[in-house]
Parts: sequence; C-alpha cells; structure tokens
Amino acid sequence: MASTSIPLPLSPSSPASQTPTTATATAQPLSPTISLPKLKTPTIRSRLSKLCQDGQPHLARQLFDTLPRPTTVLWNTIIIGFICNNLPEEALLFYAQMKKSAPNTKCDSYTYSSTLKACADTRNIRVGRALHCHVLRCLSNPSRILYNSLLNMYSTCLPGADYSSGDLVRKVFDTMPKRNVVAWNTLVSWYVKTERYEEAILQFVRMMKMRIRPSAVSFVNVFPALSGMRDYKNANALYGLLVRMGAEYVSDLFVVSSGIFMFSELGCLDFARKIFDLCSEKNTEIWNTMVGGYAQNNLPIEAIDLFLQATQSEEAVLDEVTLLSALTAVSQLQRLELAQQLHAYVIKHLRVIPIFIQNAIIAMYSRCGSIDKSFQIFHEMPERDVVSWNTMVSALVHNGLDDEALMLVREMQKQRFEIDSVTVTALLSAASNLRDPNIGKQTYAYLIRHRIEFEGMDSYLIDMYAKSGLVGALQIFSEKSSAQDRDMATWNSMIAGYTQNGMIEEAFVVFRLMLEQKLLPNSVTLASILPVCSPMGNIDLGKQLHGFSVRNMLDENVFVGTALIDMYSKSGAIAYAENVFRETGLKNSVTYTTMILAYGQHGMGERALSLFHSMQDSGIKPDAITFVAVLSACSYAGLVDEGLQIFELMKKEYNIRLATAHYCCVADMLGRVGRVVEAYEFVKGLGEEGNVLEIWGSLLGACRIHEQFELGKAVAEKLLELEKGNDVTGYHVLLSNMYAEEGEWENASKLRKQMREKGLKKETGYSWIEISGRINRFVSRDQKHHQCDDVYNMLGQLAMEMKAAGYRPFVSSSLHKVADSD
DNA sequence: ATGAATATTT
Repeated sequence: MASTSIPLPLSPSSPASQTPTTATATAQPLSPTISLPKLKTPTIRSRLSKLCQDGQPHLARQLFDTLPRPTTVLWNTIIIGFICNNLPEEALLFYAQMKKSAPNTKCDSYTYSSTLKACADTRNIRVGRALHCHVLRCLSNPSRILYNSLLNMYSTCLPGADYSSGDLVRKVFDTMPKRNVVAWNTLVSWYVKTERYEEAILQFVRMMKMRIRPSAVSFVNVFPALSGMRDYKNANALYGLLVRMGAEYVSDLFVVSSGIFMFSELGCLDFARKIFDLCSEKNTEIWNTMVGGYAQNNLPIEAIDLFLQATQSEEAVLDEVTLLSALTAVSQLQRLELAQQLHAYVIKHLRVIPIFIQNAIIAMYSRCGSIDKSFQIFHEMPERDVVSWNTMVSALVHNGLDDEALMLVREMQKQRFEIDSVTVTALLSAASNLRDPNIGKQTYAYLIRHRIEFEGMDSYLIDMYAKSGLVGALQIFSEKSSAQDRDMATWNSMIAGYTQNGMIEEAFVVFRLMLEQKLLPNSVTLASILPVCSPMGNIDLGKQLHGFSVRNMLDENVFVGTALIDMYSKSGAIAYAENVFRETGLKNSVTYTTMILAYGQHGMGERALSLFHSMQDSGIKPDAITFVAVLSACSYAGLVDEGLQIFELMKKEYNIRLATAHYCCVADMLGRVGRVVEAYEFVKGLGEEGNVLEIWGSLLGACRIHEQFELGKAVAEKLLELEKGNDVTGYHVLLSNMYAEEGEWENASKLRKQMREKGLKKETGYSWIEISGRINRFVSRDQKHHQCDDVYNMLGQLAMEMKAAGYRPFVSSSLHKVADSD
C-alpha cells in the first residue's frame, strides 16, 4: 500500500513511543475498567469541536483518547480542531496516528483537505506530496474544495523562485475539473508571490471574462500585482470596479487595508488617505497600514501625526506594529528629542518590549545621531536576535565606527549568531570605509565558505574593492565570465568604482565593453558615467550620452537629468544645462540644487538667486546642500548682502543645521570682496564650531588675494595649530605661495622643506584627451606616452609661436624661482 | 466538519 512507503510523523500523544503497537495503545481507553456510557458519533463530534472552539484542544485530545474506534468524522474533527487552534504540527501527528493505528478507517475529502491545510501551515511539502498521491489513488471523485486545498498547499509550500522547472501550481490548476472563485484567487496570489504581476492581472481578467464574480478576496489578492507593476491607471480603474461591486466590497476591512496599502505603494498617499478616512470602523491593521504607508513613503511628519491620532483614539487601535512605524518615522526625521519622547512612550505603554521593537529603537537612536544610546540599549537587551546584531553593526558603520563594527561582528560570531546578507553588507561597507582590502577579502571568503548569495552582492563586493584600491574588483567582474551572469548592477558598480577612483579611462573601457555586448545602459549607468565626461573635456561624448538617454527615455529619470545638467555646466555649456533643466519633468531638490550650482559656477549669481526663489515658490524644500549652492553662487558673483540675507533665512525659516560648508561660504563671500576683517570676525565669532581647516583656509585665500599680510599670518598660525595630522597640502602650498609673493623666500622654502619632510605632496594634476576611442593621458614632465617626442616637439613649437605673439606667462604665484621660459 | 486574504525592525 502506498501509505506504508511514505514516511510520516509519529503519534502526537506519545512522541517517545515509536512502535505502532504503543501508538495503538495510547489511542485506547485510559482505563478499560470504567465503562463510559455509549455516546453517538454526532454527540461526541459536537463535544470535540466545542472544546476546540473554546480553545481547549488538549481537553479535546483527552476525550478523543478515550474513544476505542474513532470514526473518520471524529478523526477529521480532531484534526480540524487542532488546525483551528493554530497547532498544525499536532494536526499532522493525528493524521499519522490515524494512518498507523486505524489503517482500515478510510480517509475522505475532509481528511485530506484539512491535512493539506496543516501541510500548508507548516510548509511541509513532503507530506503534502504524499497526500496528493493518496488522493489520486484512493478517491474516485475528489471534491472541488479538496482540489483547492491541493492548489493552496503547493502555492504556499513551493519556493517562489522555483516555478521555472514546470509550474506545478499551474499544472494542478489546469487539471482541475471545475474551478470556482477560490481556485482563481489562489492562482492569482501564486502569481503575485512569484512576482509575475502581469500574469496575475491577466488571470484576474480571464476569471472576469469567464463570468466568475470576483469576491472581496479576489481584490485583496490582485491589488499587490498592480502596485508591483507600478500601474496606477489600472489600480484606479480596478478600485472603481470594486466600488461598483457594492457596499459589502468597499467596506470589507481586508479590502480597505490592502487598498490603502496598494495606493501607498504606488505613492498615491492622498488616495490612500481618502480610503482610510472613508472607513468608519477602522481596525488596528488599517491604522497600521496607513501609518506605515506614510513612513514607507518618507513622510515622517504625516506618519507621526497619524500615530498621535491613534494614541488618542477611543478604541484601542494601537499595537506594536503601529509603534514600529512611528519609530521608523522618527528615524527619518532624525530628531533626538522626539526619539526620546517616543522611547518613553514605548516604555510606558508596553509591559514587555518585544525584540523587534527594541531593534527599531536602536536604529532610531543611531539615525538621530545618538550611537551611545543605541549601544546602551543593545548592551542591556536580555535577549537578542540576528536583526539586533545587524542593526547595531550597521549603526556603528553608519556612524563611522568601522573598527567597532568589525569587533562587534567577531562578538556576534562568538555568540553563535549566523552572519547573513545584511551583516555582510555592513561588513563590506566598513571595509570600503576603512579602505582595507583584507577585511573585504575575509568577508568574501566567508561568503564563499558559507555559500551566502544575495541580490546585488557582486555590486557590493566590487564597490568595496573599488574603494579599497580596486585590487580584486576586476577579478570578481571577470570571474563572472558569461555576460548573463553580470547583471546591470555589476556593470554599473564596476563603472562607478572606476569613476569614483578617478580612473576615467578604465571606466570608459568597461562602458565600451558593455556596449559591445549589446547591453543597454540604464539610468544608473548614465548617472555614473556622465560626471566624468566633463573632466574629459569631451562635450561631444556628453552630447552622445544625452542623445542616447533621450532615445531610450532615460532623460525623464531625475538622476540622469541632474547628471546631464551637471555635465553640461562643467563643460561650460550653461545654455545646454538650462535646456535640460527646463525639460526635466519631475524636478526634485537635487535637480534645482544642481542648476543653482551651475549658475554659480558660471558667475551668474542673479540667475542662481532667482532660480532659488522659484524653487521656493514651487514648494520644493531646499536642503542644506541647496543653501551651499546658493551661498557659493552669491560668493562667486559678489552678491554679499543677498548672500548674508539667505544665510539668515536658512537659519530662521528653514531650520537647517548649519554645517562647515555654510560657514565657509560666508567667510569666502566676505573675504572675496575684500571684507577680510569682517570675515575674520565672523569666523572668530563661530567659536569652537568654526575651528575647521576649510573655513580658515578660505580665509587664508582671501588674505592672500587682498594682500592682507598681517592678518594672513595670524590666520596661518591658527591653521597650523588646527592642522595636527590632517592632510593640509593645499594650505601649505597656499601659505608658501603667500610667503613667496611677499618676497620672503626663506620662509617659503622652509615651508616647502617642511612639506617634503612630512611627505605631503600635492596631488599630481594631469590632463587627457580622447582620440578615436583611445584615451591619452598627460602628466607634467611625463615621458611615457608612445608619441612622447612628437608631443614635446609640438609643445616647443607652440611655445615659440606664443612668445612671438607677445605672450608673457604669469609666474608670481608659482612656488619656485623659475626662468621665464618655463 | 473542509478551501482563498491585510500591517512589521537591519
């Protein structure tokens, strides 16, 4: 018989006893001497199910164990009773016991249907398959519900990624003799689970065409497909259909919740909120979906506002999940006082704080800049899970404490927690930050040893290697020998790795390779490669990429648009930059900031200012960087009073945290027009906050230009005092130039000597040019170019012609006493 | 007596 060959779990009441005889014994009356009154099956059945409904499944078991020969109906009742009490494992054990101790009791559709449900609940596909075989062998006419149960068992137990090798769920569906709305719903949700959203919608439509009336569940199931497709139009249409189906559809609480979720996934918070507001009896899930929707869409103010409403609501709608969303929202706001208040609220309102809430609190404090508090909470946690460790490790990395993060990972391993993809991501970030290829290699080795793989892993690895000096990045890249193995992210991070390391030629080599493989660059590729077009001095290349992005509709992407603006601006083509800006549909604060920056770099301070004002009118909130752009634009254009006004505005109206860059702009602005003393006073007035190299450096530059030698000396002293091991090559050179201009050659050469001793060396400047796809790079006094002699001959010739034309080189600020001809 | 469904931290 089939049942003997299929292994099944053992008896529930005596897990220790493994032999069929003992299992049978336990199913017999506890005490054979007491003879119970003979009850009819329906009476026992109703008693059993009453006990289970009252949440007393163990009393039901005691009663069941007194039955000498339970009928099929009674077996079914006890199995269903345990499933209803959320004990699917025990339900499976009863089925096993039934097979073993009562082989002659026939299973029916109810038995199989319920046991299949238990398989689905426990993700036990092994038993599920066995049951499928039993059904095919033993039942001549399985019920429709049984087929639905089979379908459901497969759709919950099969791993989502594994449908390619013959879609079993689809096969079962296709072979079903009759399908009702439940079967269709299950199929749709299977397609959603496997992320085949288009197919899910198609099946929903097919069901409608077959005149099967969708149920509320049908809508709940198909909604995620529409948000997954990012199909706002059809989402709207479908919601319209839902409304026309009748009140019982719109007011179904599941429908309300998943409707809110769909629209907030699509970014339509207004619509989501409308559904929320129209719902008269909101349950906790609905509140949570709405609060979470705001948090997920980075609308922390709205999220917190709604959370506060929930706290004041008459009914008890709040639970841990609401709190979780509120914690996320405060993390986004990055306001420490709020974080502390919310933390207090959590302590006050929860008797025990679940681990996942504590994890969120750790993350919140870290995002609000209080890493100490994060660690304290982590340290004092009585129990931690992997997420706790990962949260703390990531928090340390985010706060620049990379070494501490590494140590914590050690500790995590010591305490036998498995490193997972999140840990690895944090580790790789730490390795890039520390520029330590060894940590990276160890992490990579760990990945290989433990066969860890996750989406985007290659890009993280390449990014890490790229940042720590590119040893190995190419290796990982080439190891994925076939083009299919390299996903877009891998190509992109390879290119970005090179561009971020200033290895522009190499970046273009990879870019060309990509094109040769007939791969279409996407918006990320363009956003990585565009920024290096302008330093190449090759605007045609930039224009080609612009053309490419227009043809492939990538120019609508904000990041590409912004990169294009920046590229044109840096290539000196401000008019092109303006055009792109005008044509970028969805502008965000970065788009505006880039354009303002572009105007500033072209000395068009007035335009920068007026763009800033129209940005304010359009309701897009300027951020800290926007103000850097405006202030520096004012500085370049000498619009000092306007600049100072904006500085005030920024402090008072926008509540933006002032950073070094802002102070720098103001000091620079004043210094540039010769208000050097004022600048000095401003910087001194900043106190400790102003003790930053960049600020004093900018002041030094001003002193030099306006020949304020005495003040310059004071500033220089201060700078040297601030230096302490910082890389200040630029200031040394500037300082030495100042001494040189004053004619104090002795001091200048002393400083240069000091520089050499400390091993400071200004980064070599170089230029390059692309000729028929090949990049030629030139460094001062370089002899490596293969046409070196020709190049120097031409240079000499040009120099002579320039001299003949009357050109006199300006040498006063160069470091050395040099002959004019140099 | 049996089947399908919503919110969650790194």
